[in-house]
Amino acid sequence: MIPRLPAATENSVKDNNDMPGHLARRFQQIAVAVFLAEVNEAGFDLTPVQYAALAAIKANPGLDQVTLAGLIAYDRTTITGVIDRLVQKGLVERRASSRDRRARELEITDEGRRTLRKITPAVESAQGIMLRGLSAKEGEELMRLLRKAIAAGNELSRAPLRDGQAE
Amino acid sequence: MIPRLPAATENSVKDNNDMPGHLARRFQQIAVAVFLAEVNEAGFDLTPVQYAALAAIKANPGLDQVTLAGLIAYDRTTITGVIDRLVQKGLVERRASSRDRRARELEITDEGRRTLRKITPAVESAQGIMLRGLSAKEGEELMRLLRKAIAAGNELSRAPLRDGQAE
DNA sequence: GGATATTGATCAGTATGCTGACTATCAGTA
DNA sequence: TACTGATAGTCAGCATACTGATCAATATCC
Repeated sequence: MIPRLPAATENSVKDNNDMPGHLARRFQQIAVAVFLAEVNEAGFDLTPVQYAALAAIKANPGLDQVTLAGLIAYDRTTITGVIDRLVQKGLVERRASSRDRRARELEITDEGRRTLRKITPAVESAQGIMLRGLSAKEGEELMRLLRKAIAAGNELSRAPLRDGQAE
Repeated sequence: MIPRLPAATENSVKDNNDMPGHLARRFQQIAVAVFLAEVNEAGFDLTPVQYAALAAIKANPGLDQVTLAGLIAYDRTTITGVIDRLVQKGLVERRASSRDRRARELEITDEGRRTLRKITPAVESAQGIMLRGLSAKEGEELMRLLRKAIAAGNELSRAPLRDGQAE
């Protein structure tokens, strides 16, 4: 039994739908759900975060965790657990670096490479489903605006994006 | 020492910047950081999630947890902890419902009302900062596109938005 | 009315994300 | 070389989010 709800306009300064923060959370929530559904259907058990990390490791062999964190804008304390799980699944190897004994070098395994290859269609499909309410033009525009807003706010989170070049 | 990174184009099917899922995650990450920074600066200790729940409870006195979850698109298992913390902080009261002994009725306290009132400027400021890279027109367009994409994907997450009316 | 299904809330377990602290190591300098 | 500061990684602790299970209570159907 759903209780009748008053108009709820009296004191709400703004509707949730006018709050970019709320919309961001909601869109992200849907994006993750769609990603997991598509990837599961394809027979894999990989989160969006793990996928992004795996792809970045493949593209940048031997990189260390801090560099990886910067490439995909993760907090360095989050990376530890993500890599743990990728290693656990046999998709990544973590070795001590010879150059710097503090650092760990990350390497994708053959199994990881195979997984990436086979999972790609599901990932691409997921990206399409997230935007299924929009025309192609609108989807492009949404991504453009997100990129622009993100670029302006990059330094505001603890885990900003770093492009990997010398700063 | 940042290792030199290869071009990273060879095998990446898409750049992260072309993945709506990645952009969603990143924008949300910034949105949360901005919210917390603004609210902290105003002297409060409230998360975006707690704020949204508190505002919804104020606007809909006596609602139960499932209805609240639907109004702000939270999973019902997440709501339990959120309400715990709001009760802990003295901002919300949780009472057994007389109509339905399974349900808990939620009520905002005077302290909660006071907090909401005083925190509002910080929340509004945060919404502006999230969009600071965009013109007013672009900000509007971003929100429009997000709303549209979200509406189309609403049922794809475990915690869809429910408008509170009979379905 | 009684069996069945559904629902509200919670819980255990897992995975991000963050803050702040800590260790080990490295880099630069006096 | 000893001191200082910065850096790579980890950890403890907290707050979302979710899956799947359970319990109690309510609804529904025969």
